[in-house]
Amino acid sequence: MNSKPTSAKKAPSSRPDGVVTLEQVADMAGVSPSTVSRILNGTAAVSQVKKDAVQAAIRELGFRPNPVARGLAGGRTLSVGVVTQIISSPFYGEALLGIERELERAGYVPLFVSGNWHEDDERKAIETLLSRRVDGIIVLAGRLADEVLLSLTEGLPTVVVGRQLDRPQLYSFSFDNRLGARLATQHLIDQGHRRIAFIAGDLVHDDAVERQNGYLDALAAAGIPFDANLVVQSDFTEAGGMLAVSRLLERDSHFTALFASNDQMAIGACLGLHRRNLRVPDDVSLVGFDDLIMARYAMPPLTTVRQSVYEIGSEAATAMLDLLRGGSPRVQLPQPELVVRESTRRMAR
Amino acid sequence: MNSKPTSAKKAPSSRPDGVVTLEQVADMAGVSPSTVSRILNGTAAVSQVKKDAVQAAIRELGFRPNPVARGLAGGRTLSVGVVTQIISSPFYGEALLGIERELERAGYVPLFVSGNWHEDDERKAIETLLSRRVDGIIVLAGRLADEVLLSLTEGLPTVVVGRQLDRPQLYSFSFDNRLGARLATQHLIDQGHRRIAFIAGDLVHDDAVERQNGYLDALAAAGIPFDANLVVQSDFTEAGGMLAVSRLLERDSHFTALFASNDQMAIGACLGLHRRNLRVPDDVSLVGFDDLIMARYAMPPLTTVRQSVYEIGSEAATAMLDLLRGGSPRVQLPQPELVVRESTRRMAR
DNA sequence: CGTATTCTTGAAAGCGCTTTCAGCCACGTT
DNA sequence: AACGTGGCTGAAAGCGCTTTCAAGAATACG
Repeated sequence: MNSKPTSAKKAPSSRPDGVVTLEQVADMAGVSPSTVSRILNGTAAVSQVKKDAVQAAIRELGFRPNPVARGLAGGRTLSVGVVTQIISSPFYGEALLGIERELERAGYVPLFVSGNWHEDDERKAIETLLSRRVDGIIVLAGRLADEVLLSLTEGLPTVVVGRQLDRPQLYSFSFDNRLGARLATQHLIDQGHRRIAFIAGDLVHDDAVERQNGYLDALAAAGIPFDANLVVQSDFTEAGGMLAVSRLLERDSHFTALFASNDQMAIGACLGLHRRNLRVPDDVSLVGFDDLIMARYAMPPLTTVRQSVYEIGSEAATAMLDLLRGGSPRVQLPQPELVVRESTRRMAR
Repeated sequence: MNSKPTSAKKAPSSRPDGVVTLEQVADMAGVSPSTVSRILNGTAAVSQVKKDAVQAAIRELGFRPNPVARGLAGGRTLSVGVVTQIISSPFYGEALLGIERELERAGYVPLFVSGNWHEDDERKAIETLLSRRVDGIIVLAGRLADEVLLSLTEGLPTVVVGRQLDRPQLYSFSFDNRLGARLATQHLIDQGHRRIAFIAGDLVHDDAVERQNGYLDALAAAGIPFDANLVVQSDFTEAGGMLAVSRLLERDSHFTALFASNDQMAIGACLGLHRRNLRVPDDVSLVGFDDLIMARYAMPPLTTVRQSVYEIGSEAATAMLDLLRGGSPRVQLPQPELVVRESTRRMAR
């Protein structure tokens, strides 16, 4: 009624497929596409009158900006890549949830890709993300060499969880695995155990190494000599934990307690012990690490070290958002905490 | 050496950011961008000579097509949206893995979004996917009303798992939950149990309803009268399973066996029973459903109904790819199968 | 009241790729 | 020898949005 159309050269009115474009909004509001874009992105001052008109048009038309076009034009895709090892693992699942929730609040979408614990897959995964022009990448552990990881993600905002790296636009943080493992082992020692077996994770991971260090720390602090016979390496899975127990038992190493580097291996170990007629905690005290939901519902409920995986995920996402905004992230992860349940007990004697 | 550049009007040579574009490839190969595109997509016949030249240029330059631009221009984004309930659940994790693996082989990337068991979130999730212009959507169960789901995904290739819907460009399939549940219950009956409690899942889901039907079927077939006191409804989580047991026990319903609609609830139930000093399987035989990894490592290892969640995921992805290619999918899911482990035993008497 | 600034705003040029639309050429036909 | 064919190929027009660039409007200053 008020804006007389000077030239009706093209009225994109409604497209056959019913998709509403920014141009239509501009038309309806009687402004130029540039103005609509500016309002959408807040990239420049726009008079209140037009702002209102545009907002109204947007609402009326049910307009939703096309992220694909946005990505092409602006170079931003509002998506961030997340490299996990196995998306199906209960551990990663929790973290992904934290990431998803946090990113969503800022309008970003996560792109999950699996590295499958395999260096090649992991590289490919990152390349996929790059070609998809993600705005940033979050890497959860992984076994890619530091240099490779750094060069691959060069120039891209990157958050790395589980190892310490340094580079502009890169933020890394880790949970205090060493302290956590120390706590776990300490608990066993406090219960009177001296022969404490340890199932290490895949030592390619800093996490695994640090947990082993924590185990060693506690032993040393208590003056218990290290016995290589009590340590086996495994792969962080239930099956691996079960296997590890077999190997331990074959060695005849007479342990009264067992600390597994993560809950999944602890659960597997528990079954392994059961198979050999060893009861938890009567014959062997067992401690895990992570405090996944499964720990709470294990039989017996598993004593473990709590690390809020969900929180690790959400913190990683927060850090990424900070990076994206040009700020410098600073995450504060909760300290490790021992959760005593029923898989450990004072040593019978 | 052979192709003399007629006009050197613009040589995009190397961009500052090192990104290689299709145009550069065309330049180097001495052909037009159209030709490169055609070779990339196989959309038209191209002489072998040029094909080779282009392939060489692509390799030399390390060119990777930009999916964002592709999406804008061609309307295809090579991404398919996946609506799950909770990405962190062990159940969905498996399915997502199957989906991811399968899609990857075809160059597609999955976009996972969570519905959080919430109708609104689920709608929003789908809208997010739509605005991201995914080429198709896979919906895993969900509580969105059929009509809403249908209208939301109208015109888009859609695969729905866990309910039966009909529409062009839509394919749906379900696992035979009813038969699975019948098998589980039957097993208990075969073991001499007559008072078999049942923990139903969230009855909003067809899956949950069907499993309940299977339970009822088996009872009826064995001539065991249905006792409402033996049935409680829960939510498919461990905590829910534990709670369900409490309620069952409060009712004083004297059951000797318990069939939980999924493994997670079974695990929770197991702990609940333990808390009341009821042993599995000595006092109560327990059967789950799904055969998640956790079932194998539960204590005692859980008798359950195998449904290959991974396979459900990969089949869903395959169906989607079929749809995308314009074909009509036809998935063949394995039949449910009872996996007898150690949580059930013949009734003592 | 004229000129220098600062604000708003629209036109237009892409972002990197796909896809008509013709044009060109080598054949095969009467 | 004239005229269709069909096969390849390049030019050019977008896809929907962002972002210069510069012009016009509004405000400031002397």
